[in-house]
Amino acid sequence: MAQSEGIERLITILEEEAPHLLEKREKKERRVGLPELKNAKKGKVVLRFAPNPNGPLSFGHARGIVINGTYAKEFDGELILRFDDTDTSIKPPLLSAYEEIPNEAEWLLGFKPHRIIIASDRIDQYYSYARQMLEQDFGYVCNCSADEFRQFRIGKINCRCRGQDKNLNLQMWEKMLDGTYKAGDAVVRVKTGMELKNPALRDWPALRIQDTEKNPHPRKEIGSKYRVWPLLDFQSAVEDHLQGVTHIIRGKDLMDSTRKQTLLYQHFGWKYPETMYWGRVKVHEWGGFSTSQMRKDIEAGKFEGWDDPRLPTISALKKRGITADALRNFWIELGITQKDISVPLATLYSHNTKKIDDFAPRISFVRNPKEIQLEGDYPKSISVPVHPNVESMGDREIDVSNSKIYIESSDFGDAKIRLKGFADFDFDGIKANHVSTERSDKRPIVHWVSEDSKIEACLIFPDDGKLTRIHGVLEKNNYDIGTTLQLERIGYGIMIDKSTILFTHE
RNA sequence: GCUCGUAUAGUGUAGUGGCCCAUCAUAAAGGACUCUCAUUCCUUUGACCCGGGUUCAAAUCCCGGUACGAGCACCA
Repeated sequence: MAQSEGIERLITILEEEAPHLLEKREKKERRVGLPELKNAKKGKVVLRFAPNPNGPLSFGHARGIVINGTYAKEFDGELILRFDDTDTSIKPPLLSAYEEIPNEAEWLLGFKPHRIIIASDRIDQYYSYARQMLEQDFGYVCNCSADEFRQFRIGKINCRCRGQDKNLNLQMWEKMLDGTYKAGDAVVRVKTGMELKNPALRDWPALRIQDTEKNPHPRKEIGSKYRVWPLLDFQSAVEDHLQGVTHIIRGKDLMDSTRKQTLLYQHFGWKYPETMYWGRVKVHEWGGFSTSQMRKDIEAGKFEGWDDPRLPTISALKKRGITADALRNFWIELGITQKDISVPLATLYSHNTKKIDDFAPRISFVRNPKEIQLEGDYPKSISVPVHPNVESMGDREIDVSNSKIYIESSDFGDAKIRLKGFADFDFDGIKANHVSTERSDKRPIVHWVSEDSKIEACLIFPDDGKLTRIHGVLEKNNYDIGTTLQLERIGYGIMIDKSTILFTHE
């Protein structure tokens, strides 16, 4: 029709028949922030973040806190911080983490988690559900060895314990509890089906025995009190139900956990929470690390502590001057995709710069100082702004009456330079002759520190697993420890004591 | 081996059949501003894994391939 009667005729028809087809659709807005939470009702959302307290939080944990916490806040819901401390030998908990983790979570979020649950306080609860599982015959006590059962799992073969009478199971359960069975002798399994096509789901273990005489739980109130301990999939499933968790957001390595737990929920007649998954995140500069490994390295003295600036822990990042805001924005920007990604630190630094630049006082730090003798008729006292864009931060006064200053050795060599905020000088050896106080040409501008207002100081760069200390002279100041500064022409740093600055980033 | 998942510029990310010769950020390059190699601003470069299919129309749906990752622990 367009060819025979012309496009105008078509438009006329459309205008009469279906005007909406002609409307130019609005360009869709780009989604910002976190994706929609399925089935989330304001005020009725309960999320949780469940670390193993085998060390303080690291960079990756921040994702769990930020994402879950942000949703909780967005929906006027609750965030549960849960310590999944049910292993006493392979990943034993670290006592100090029980105190540090809530503090770090609060620092990151700006609010305290609404509930704190410690799994090791809840063992009796888990026992009662384990018993119920046996009584209702959807669980059994299995005393096959782990090796034997592996073969059964591969071969889709029911093990000899599977068909036991439930009364026998309950007797065996008592033997687990009273110590007749030792670690490795028996486990409680969930009857999910050995014929399931996903081998990970076949009659998975729910509780096992640990030798807590040999490896007591580090919390003294728990110690060797229990020998039967729930495994993660069981403990987490029961606790999520007990706490009324509505949404679980976690790593995709736990996808099969969801499936295992869903089968358990079906047995109990519970409804499984909505789940979302994220992929693995690697930081280009850090590569792989694990809490257990860091713990070993710290204990071996390779690092100064959990907040050693070379470590990817929350405390180290905080110490280095990375703000909670930056960390939060960083994780929210990455979102919740299931892709395994590798991100450069530059992305985090860029978020951090946005947060600190307006508040970071400018200050001069001269690395490898070269002493210079000033000559000529120049002002003996000068004043430069603390921040070039923020007048209210005032000025810093610098006394140069004794005519001795320092510049960086690497800046020494140009015949003509301008001392920033001061004056133009021409060099004659280490003597600098005053040329003009106003800028007289396009000569390079360098920062400097005067002899009268210098502090001997040290700048620490965390670099490639090493801490590089660079000695130099710092402009004298009254900033408090913990102040984030911008070292002119170097980058941001944080004052960790009056004569030491820890480099944050460029 | 079995099971599950993911694939958009260098790096991240938006996009749920026509608004897409694809968004935004970051990185890189160039420029403006600036008495910092900072901040701010502007410009440029740059991507839908491959092959089929469905459809008038596919980044988007389906099938196959490839690549990468995860689970199959009496760890979390």
